[in-house]
Amino acid sequence: MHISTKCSIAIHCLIFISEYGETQKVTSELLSLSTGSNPVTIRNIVSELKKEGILSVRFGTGGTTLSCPLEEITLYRICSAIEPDFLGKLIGIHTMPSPLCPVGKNIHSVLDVSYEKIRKDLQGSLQNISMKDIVDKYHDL
Amino acid sequence: MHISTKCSIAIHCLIFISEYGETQKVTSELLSLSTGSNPVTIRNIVSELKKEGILSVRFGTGGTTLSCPLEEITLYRICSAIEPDFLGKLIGIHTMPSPLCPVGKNIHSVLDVSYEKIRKDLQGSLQNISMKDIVDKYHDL
DNA sequence: ATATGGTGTAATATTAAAAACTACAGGAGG
DNA sequence: CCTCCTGTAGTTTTTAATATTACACCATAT
Repeated sequence: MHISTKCSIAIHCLIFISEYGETQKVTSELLSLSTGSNPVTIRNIVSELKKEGILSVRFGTGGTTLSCPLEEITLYRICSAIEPDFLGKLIGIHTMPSPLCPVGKNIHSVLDVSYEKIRKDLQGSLQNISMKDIVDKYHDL
Repeated sequence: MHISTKCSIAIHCLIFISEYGETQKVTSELLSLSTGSNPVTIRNIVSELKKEGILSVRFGTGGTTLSCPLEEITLYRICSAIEPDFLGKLIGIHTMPSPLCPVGKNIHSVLDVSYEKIRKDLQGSLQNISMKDIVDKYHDL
């Protein structure tokens, strides 16, 4: 119900692949060492990114390369790939308001309107940042 | 590490208090029944809102009233009151990147820039919605 | 052909965070 | 001084995130 560390791990991996994917065999083991998280976690994340068409994985022999220009990989795309309906899960709503109370009965419909606006805003915000921006920033350091 | 259900419970309570605070004794027990959550949870949330100057609680005898015009109660204020540094906790970052890897060494500074932008955007988005909007919506239903 | 070093994925365990519950001290007002 | 409330500490329960273990399957080099 939040933007999890999986997102930052995904970005980390994408920078890594963008830098070394063409010249080295980037395996889940290697990404695991660089990110400090588990190889299985990496494989799951990379697998979701693959389904999204962001990168491709050489099966069997290993190695990962980008299959999409950096400009087209927005944070929104990354988050959606990793966590389906992450926007819907971002804001929690208490589940058991009393249907006997006028406020309780209507709270969900009232919140829906405002929460949807917040979700749309966040979506725009995430669509505004691409891996191009991030890799550029990485080079500028 | 997300916008928790406490926020929606707080909004629920504020609508309730705005509607009935002047005419009835709104106790944590009552709010607990209406929201479907625990009286202690309610008291904690209400207590944070009180510290923020959003409402006042009659100690001893019970009862809660708003102490601030609805327009001035933005969702941002509510969230901050309830969850200090909620913006900082919104986006998770993996904690153990390898300092031996050029990417791992710099990932945090790279992410900081973009994540700060997202946080600012969200802050603005939450500041744009006030309890006035929400109560109006409630009346329109 | 087969050993090697990868991926994909399921099942389970561990950890951490959110929420609920219990318990009780202390205030206000009849 | 009794009753109904708040404030808050301490504990337990529940749920979500992450890590771990295990293994089937694939591609290539030898």
